[in-house]
Amino acid sequence: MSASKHRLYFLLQTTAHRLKKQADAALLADGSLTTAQAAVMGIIASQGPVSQRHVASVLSLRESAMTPMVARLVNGGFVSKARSTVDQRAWQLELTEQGAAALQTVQASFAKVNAVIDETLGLEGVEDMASALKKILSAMDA
Amino acid sequence: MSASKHRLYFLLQTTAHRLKKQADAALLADGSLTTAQAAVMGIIASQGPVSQRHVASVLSLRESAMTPMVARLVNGGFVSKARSTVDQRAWQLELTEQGAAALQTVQASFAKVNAVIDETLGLEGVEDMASALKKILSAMDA
DNA sequence: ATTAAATACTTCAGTACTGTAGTATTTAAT
DNA sequence: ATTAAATACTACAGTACTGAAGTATTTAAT
Repeated sequence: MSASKHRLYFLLQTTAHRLKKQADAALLADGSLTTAQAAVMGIIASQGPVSQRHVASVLSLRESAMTPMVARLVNGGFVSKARSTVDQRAWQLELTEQGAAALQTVQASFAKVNAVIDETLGLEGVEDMASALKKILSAMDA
Repeated sequence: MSASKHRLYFLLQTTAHRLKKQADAALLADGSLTTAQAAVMGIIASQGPVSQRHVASVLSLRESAMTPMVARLVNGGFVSKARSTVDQRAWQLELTEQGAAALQTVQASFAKVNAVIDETLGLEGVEDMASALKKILSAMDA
């Protein structure tokens, strides 16, 4: 049983890695974003002007990971970075027009990878897996 | 439906990342290995003297990732690296005594993280998740 | 008003991966 | 025996994370 547990952790890491690799290849072919960049930009797109801290928090990342990530996005012309008017320490991140367009393109590419999961597991299987993953996440928060 | 699919991919990545972070913290506290190093050493331990190519293949990694990884393990005294007698291109990787001991220590630390999964999902839930993940992996191989 | 604590971000060293382009060795083909 | 293809690994630039230590700025406490 301890062996099966070990295998599940390992299996989860391997599956996540393989899927990420596949998604990165699909995204890079169409748009010019990586999956990590798309994740950051998705948050900026849906939650209006946000701070780096907010993005880091949503993605369970450290602030130190955001500095070079945002720098790459700003450098690529996908994101604009302006000082917050209410808090001089914080940045206000927003998508540029180019960024919004790139995210749109990339979201279509994502569907290809998602289709693999969907066709393999079926609608019910997807729901079951989602609820199981959410359980693990909330268990770790406690 | 497309949104739910996107969420599952995202959920899987987040869960994998959070679990890895937790496992790394647990491992680093007791032993002196990372989860990635433990994964490599686990293969070397169970499959005798192996080449870098073999390890890369089992973990779905590139050979180019193995060079610095093995270098770190050799540098730490966990793994020995000798030219294969049958193929002068290949290395023969083996655990040192220190490496075997470190892996043993670390495997106990792994149990803590595995326990979180096990207690959260239950035995049946673990089996269901494992078979679902295996399905996704084999779908990607085809 | 001054000080202390908290917050938002930066910097840097280290780990770990990809992908492209090499070198050296082995195997197969003629 | 020579050449071509395949194999095992290395080198390097780029992406992406952690964790520790530091700089501003804001908030709270006295």
